[in-house]
Amino acid sequence: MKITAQPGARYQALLELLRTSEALWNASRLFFARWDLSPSQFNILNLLSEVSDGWNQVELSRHLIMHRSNITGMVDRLEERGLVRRRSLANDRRTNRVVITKSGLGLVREILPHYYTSAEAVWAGIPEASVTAMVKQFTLLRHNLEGIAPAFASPATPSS
Amino acid sequence: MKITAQPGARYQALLELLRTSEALWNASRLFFARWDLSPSQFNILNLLSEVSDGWNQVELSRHLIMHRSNITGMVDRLEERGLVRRRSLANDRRTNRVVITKSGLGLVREILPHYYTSAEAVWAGIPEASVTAMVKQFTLLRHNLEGIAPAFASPATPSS
DNA sequence: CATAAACAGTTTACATGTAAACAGTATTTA
DNA sequence: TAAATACTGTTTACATGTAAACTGTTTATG
Repeated sequence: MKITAQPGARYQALLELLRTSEALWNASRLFFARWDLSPSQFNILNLLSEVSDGWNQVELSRHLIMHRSNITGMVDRLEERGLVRRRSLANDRRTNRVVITKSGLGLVREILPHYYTSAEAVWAGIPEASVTAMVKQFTLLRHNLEGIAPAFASPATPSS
Repeated sequence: MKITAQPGARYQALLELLRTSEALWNASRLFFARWDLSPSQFNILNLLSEVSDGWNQVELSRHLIMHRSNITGMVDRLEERGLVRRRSLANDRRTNRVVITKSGLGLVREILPHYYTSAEAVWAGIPEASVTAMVKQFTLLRHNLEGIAPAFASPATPSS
C-alpha cells in the first residue's frame, strides 16, 4: 500500500528500540526463571532490599510504575513464598509496610552478582562513550514523549 | 545494602532502555486509543494492510513475536468489529487466511499519517547520525542477548 | 495403505497489565 | 463535632502475555 507520510529511518528506529527492549525483557525472564522469579517479582525484591523499613504498596507502585491494584497479587505471591512480609502499622490501619524477609534478602544477594555480570555482557562491543550518549538520548526521547502524550508518556505514577 | 559486583553505567543504561521503551509503549497506547485500538491491534492491522492476501495465524504470530494462542483472541475481537476477516482455504482445512477488510484498511490509512508524524516528533533534537548509531547499537545488543540467552533473547518465533 | 510425525488453531490455566468501583480509614474543613 | 474529601488496599472486569495440552488435519515414512 502507499503511505502518505514518509516513514523514514526515525520511525524504523522506534521499532528497533521496542524490539530491543522486548528481547532484553525476554532474556531477563529466562535469566530469573533459574530462581523461579519473574522480572517483575525480582524488581520488587530488589527495591525492598535497598531499604531498611520496606515500602507501603502505593510507594511500591510508584517505584515500579505499576498500578496499585497489581501490587496486591504480586505481594500475595511473594508473601506465600516467604520472600516478603506485610507488616501492619498501629497508627494507620489503612496501610501496611511490605518488607523483605531474610529469605528474600538472601535470594536477592545470591542473584545480584550474576545479574550485573550479565548486564555488562549485553553491552559487549559498545564503547563507554556510546553508552553514555545513548542514555542521554533516551532521556531526550522520554522528554519528547511527555510533550506528545503528557498523561501517559512519562513514567510517572499511574493514578486512580 | 552492599552489592558484590559493581552495577556501573551499563547496568543503569539497560534500565534506561527499558524505561524508554515503556514510555514509548504507553504513549502509543494513548495515541491509538483515539481510534479505540490497542497498539497490538494496530500492529496486526498494519501488517495485514501491507499484503494482498493476508497471513495465516502462525505467520501473524511470527511477525508480531507473539504466541499462536494469543492471535486467536485478538483476531476474534478485530473480526467482531469488521476490521479483519478469516477466510478458509479449500486445500488445507487446518488453516485460514486472516485478511483486512475495506473498513480495516480505511482505518489504517486514516491513522498512518498521524502515526508517522508523531514518530518523527519523538526524535526531535536528535541528529540523523545519532539515530543511525543507535540502531546499529540496538542490533549489537540483540546479538549479544542471543549469545547470553539463545532460546529467548532473539525476537524469533515463540514456538511450541 | 497405515502409522507416526508435523502442523494450525483453540482451549485452558495462570501471571501481569489497565481501569474503574468499592470499603475502610484518616484528614480536612465548615 | 459532623460532613466532605482524600488516601490505601482490594476486588472486579477485561486485554494481553507465557506455556502446555488438546483436536483436527496434513504430510512423511515404513
